[in-house]
Amino acid sequence: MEPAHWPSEHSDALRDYFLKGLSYAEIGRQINARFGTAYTRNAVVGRAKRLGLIVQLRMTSPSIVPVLPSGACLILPHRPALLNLPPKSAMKPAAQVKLRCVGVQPRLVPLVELAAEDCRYPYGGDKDGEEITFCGHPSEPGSSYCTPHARLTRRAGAGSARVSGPVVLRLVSAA
DNA sequence: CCCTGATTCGC
DNA sequence: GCGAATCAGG
Repeated sequence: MEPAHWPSEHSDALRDYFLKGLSYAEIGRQINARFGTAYTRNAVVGRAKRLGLIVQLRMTSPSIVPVLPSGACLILPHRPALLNLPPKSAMKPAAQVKLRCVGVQPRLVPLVELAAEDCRYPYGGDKDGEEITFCGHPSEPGSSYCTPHARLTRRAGAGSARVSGPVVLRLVSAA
């Protein structure tokens, strides 16, 4: 691999998503989908930390607290506006998982024709201003996605190690 | 069971 | 510096 370091684009995307409040796993999926990379959430969190985005509270010894000696620090001169980061785990939506191959034939239903029970897995969203269409397959009850897409959003590689299992090939004696 | 965040450790 | 492995919590 040529770049052992993250391209600025990736880091920028990472920052954007991070500041946007997406979870690490989602950030990873977003970046992977957009750039065709394969970052894991570990990679994302690791990069984010090294990048300086993650601010960890330093738990110092209970006795020696670096806090100001006297109670001088009571009045805050000014409130640093609200550059606020909403608590990371406070939000969840807005995270559309990009698409990749899933082995299904999307009906590519336009938004206007999308039924309530149709799978809302977006197609064409990562391209350009092209109309976004959707998978349109019957989605599972309680989910916005059909079975294959719902699974795709969770774990891509899970199916890899899924070879041995319930399905056992039966050898049929050929005449 | 699934998911997530966060740290550690080897490369 | 990178990311997988690992730990820990929901």
